[in-house]
Amino acid sequence: MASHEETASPEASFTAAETAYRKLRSDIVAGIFEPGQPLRLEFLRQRYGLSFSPLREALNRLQTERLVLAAALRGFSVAPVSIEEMWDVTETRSLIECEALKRSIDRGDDDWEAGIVAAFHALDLQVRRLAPVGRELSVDELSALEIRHQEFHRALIAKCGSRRLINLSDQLHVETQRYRLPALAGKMPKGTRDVAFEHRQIMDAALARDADKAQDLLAAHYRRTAEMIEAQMSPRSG
Amino acid sequence: MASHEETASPEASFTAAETAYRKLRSDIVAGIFEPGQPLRLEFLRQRYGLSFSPLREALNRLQTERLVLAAALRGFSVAPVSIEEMWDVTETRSLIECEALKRSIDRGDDDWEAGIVAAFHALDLQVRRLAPVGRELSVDELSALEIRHQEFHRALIAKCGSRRLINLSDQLHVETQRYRLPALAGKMPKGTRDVAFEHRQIMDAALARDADKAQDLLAAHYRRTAEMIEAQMSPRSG
DNA sequence: AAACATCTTTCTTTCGAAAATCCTGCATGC
DNA sequence: GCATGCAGGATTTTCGAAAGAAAGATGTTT
Repeated sequence: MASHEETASPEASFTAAETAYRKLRSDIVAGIFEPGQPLRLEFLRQRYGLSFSPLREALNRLQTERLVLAAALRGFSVAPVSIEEMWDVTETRSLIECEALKRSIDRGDDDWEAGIVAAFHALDLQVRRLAPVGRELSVDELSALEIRHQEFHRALIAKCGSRRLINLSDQLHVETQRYRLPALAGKMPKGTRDVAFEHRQIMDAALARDADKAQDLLAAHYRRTAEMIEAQMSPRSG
Repeated sequence: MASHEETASPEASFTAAETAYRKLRSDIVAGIFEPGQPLRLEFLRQRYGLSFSPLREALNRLQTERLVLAAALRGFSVAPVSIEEMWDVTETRSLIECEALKRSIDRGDDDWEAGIVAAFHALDLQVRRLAPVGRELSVDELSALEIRHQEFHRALIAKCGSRRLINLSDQLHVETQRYRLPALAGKMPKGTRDVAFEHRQIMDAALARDADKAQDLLAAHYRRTAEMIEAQMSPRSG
């Protein structure tokens, strides 16, 4: 490569296209780019210090993941958000993960159980460390929390035996983050909901091999989150 | 564009990237490229008369659609096929489309019913025109038949109200075609299965608003296809 | 002969410029 | 006044070449 202005960031061993993909996805999910905003290539080139080709490759991938829209000779734009889409994401995610959870409960072995317990514990510690403080969470703290959160949900469905279900779950998770993160950045209505308790209930039902109960609890978990987000979205922008 | 060697094909109004995407996808699904085969860019450039950029964009899209594999600095290859993957596709498709069918049955209006009847009729005509002949179907005939077939299945779930479910259904359909088309090219065990009757049963249950029955029939429909493919795959290459 | 380093070749990836297209504002004609 | 057509600029898309990395070949040492 011609230029090598290493800004000392610990991500050297990626291709430019992969870097573009990650940064773009991260910036879209974090809401740094507004929904609907056009993603001009010159702008992105300057922002990320990359050339057109890797940017376009990343945008094409993100297009099929529903994070960006592509119009034939009119370039790309951030996929819009709406309450309808938010419900579609969460309901689809519920469908996928409930099925995956059921299958995991059927097939899960000792490692699966251990993975769930470990992930729950790690998430629980993180919550206790950050939540009771009551202050606004920094971006890094929120990010660390969200990683633990996802790892717990991933542990639940780890033994479903279907690459596609796990993959879809991951993709739908990314999409939900577009709605969750802005909602969490705003003031969370404290006390109205004990997320940690919901997690524990789901874990208990899974370990007790009660598939029906676990699925119901998981679906309710996602539904409550969606309702919270809807409440925050409704008064404000459509 | 510099070169303009229009080969008189009726597809002028696409970008090169879109053309690359369609042709690549079509060639992979039709089995013209072997599963696992490396997709060298120079080879593709010559084959399609396109440059690297649009090809890479297409390959990146196909990567997220599970039709091609991408290795970091080692290029692309056709995604491999296996009996396990085949079952994963059909089971995931069953999950998605059964849910979409149920919702369509709940919400479907007159247009929805009319669409199903029309699509069934068109498919039925096509089958009657081609099937009783008993001879090998040409590529074009098979392709026309498959389009009708998909349109029928799409009509069933048209009113599910979820963009994501319809989209997933389409993508999973493309994946299943990778297994169905080679199986259909080989000698189909005639008489062991009346696909047209299965379709009629599904349609009847849907129009009768019997969601449970329709879902069971649809799932069985896909399961039988998978079993037929498995029987054809097993004796031969893994 | 095996292990290792180095060179060569092959292929991917990235770049920057050229070409094609779209959009905007303005003038022209009805 | 309103539609229509036409420059000019902005933006996307495509191209071909250059740079970079992996795989393979060659030769050297133990």
